Amino acid sequence: MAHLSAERGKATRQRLLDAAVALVPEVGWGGVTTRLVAERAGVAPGVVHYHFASVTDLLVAAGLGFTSGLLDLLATELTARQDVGEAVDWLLGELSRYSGTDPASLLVVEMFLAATRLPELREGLGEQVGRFRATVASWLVERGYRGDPAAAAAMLAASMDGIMLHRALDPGLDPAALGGLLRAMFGKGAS
Amino acid sequence: MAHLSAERGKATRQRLLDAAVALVPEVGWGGVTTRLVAERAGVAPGVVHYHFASVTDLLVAAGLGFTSGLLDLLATELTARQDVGEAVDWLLGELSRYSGTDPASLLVVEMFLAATRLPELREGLGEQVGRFRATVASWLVERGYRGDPAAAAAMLAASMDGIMLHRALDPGLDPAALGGLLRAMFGKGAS
DNA sequence: CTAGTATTTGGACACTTGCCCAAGTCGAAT
DNA sequence: ATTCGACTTGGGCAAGTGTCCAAATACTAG
Repeated sequence: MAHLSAERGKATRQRLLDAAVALVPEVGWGGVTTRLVAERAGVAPGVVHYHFASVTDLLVAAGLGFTSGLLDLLATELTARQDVGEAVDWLLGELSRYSGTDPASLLVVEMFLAATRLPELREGLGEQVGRFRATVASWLVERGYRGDPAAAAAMLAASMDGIMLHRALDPGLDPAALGGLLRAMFGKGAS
Repeated sequence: MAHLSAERGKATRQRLLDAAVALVPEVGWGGVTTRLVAERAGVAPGVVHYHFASVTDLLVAAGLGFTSGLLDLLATELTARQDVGEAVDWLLGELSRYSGTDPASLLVVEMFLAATRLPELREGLGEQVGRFRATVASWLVERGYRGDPAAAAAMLAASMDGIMLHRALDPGLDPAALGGLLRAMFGKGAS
C-alpha cells in the first residue's frame, strides 16, 4: 500500500483544518475562501476539494474539532475541583482569558451563528455542549448540590458565553466583578 | 424645493432598512447582497448605493436602528415594575419568545459578531448596551438593591444573551427552569 | 411652458467565488 | 522497469459580487 502517501495526506488534511481554525476568527466564517485557506496551509487551491467535499465541510470539521478539545479541557479541569465555589472561581479566571475578541471566542461565536444555518453543525455542537452540561451536572450532584443540577449546568454554560459576548462590546467588563453573583447562584445549593 | 421627491426618498430609504433587517436573519450578515436587498425592498439595484455609501453602511444603520428600538422597549418595560423579582420573571417570559433561531435573536447575534470587525458598529452597539445597563443599574438602586448594581445589570444582560445563544442549540432549554437561579442572584440584594 | 433638482433605472465594469479536472509527482508493490 | 494508487498541481469555468454611471423619470419653482 501507499504508506508515506497516506501519511502525508493526513498531514496536509490536518494543516487545512488548522488553517481553517486560524482563519475563521480573522475573516469570519463566510470569509474563508478556497484559495485563502489553501494559501494559509501552504498548499495548492485544488487540495481543499480533494480532502473535503466543500469549503463548508472543511469549516464544520475544523470547528467541531476545536470545540471538542476546548469543552473536554474545561470539563476535566472543572470537575477536578472538590469545592463548587472554587470551581466557579477557576472558571471565571479562565473566562478572563476569553476577551470576546480573541481568536477562540470569535470562533465559538461564529460557530453558534453558523449552526443556525447548518443542521450538521448544530447537531454536532449541540451534542458536545449537551455532554459538557451532563458532566457538570453529575459532578454537581456528587458535590452535594441541592436543586436542579441540569438547570445549574445550563445556566453556568450560558452565563459564560453571555459574558464573553458582552466583553467583546465592553472590554472594561471584568469577569471577576461578576464572580459574586455567579457564586450566589450556586452557593445556595452547594455543599 | 422638491417636497414629494424628498418624502418618497425617505420612504424608500426606510424600506431598504426594513428589508435589511428582515434579510440578515435569513441569509446572514455577509449574505445580504446589493441585488437581494434591492429586490426585497422592491426597488432597482442602483438605489442602494444612492441612499447608502455601501452595503455595509446600510447593514450597520439597519441593525443599530433595530437594537435601539428593542433595548428601549426592554428598558422601559423592565423599569416599569416595582418589584425586582417580578421584573426578572417578566424578562424570562420575554426571553421565551427569543428562541435563538427567530429573526430577532439571529439579528442580534449577527450584530455582536459583525461588531468585532466593524468599529463603527461596535461603538454604536456598545453605547446602546451601556445605556441599557446604566438604566437598569439606577433602577436597581431605586428599588433598594444592595450590592454592585452595575455588575448586576451587566450579569443580567449577559445572561439573557447567553441563554438565547444556547437555546439555539438546544430548543428544549426552558428559560423558566433557569428563573430560580437568576432570582437567586438578585434576591439576595433586592428590596 | 422651461429650468432645475431629487430620485430612480438598468446595465456595465472589474473582480472574486466555489468547484472541477487533465496532467503531473511520488513512493510502494510487482 | 513497470504498474498502480494516493496525492498534488495550476488553470479554467460559470456564476455572483460591490460599485459606478449615463440616461430616464418625477416633481417643484419660476
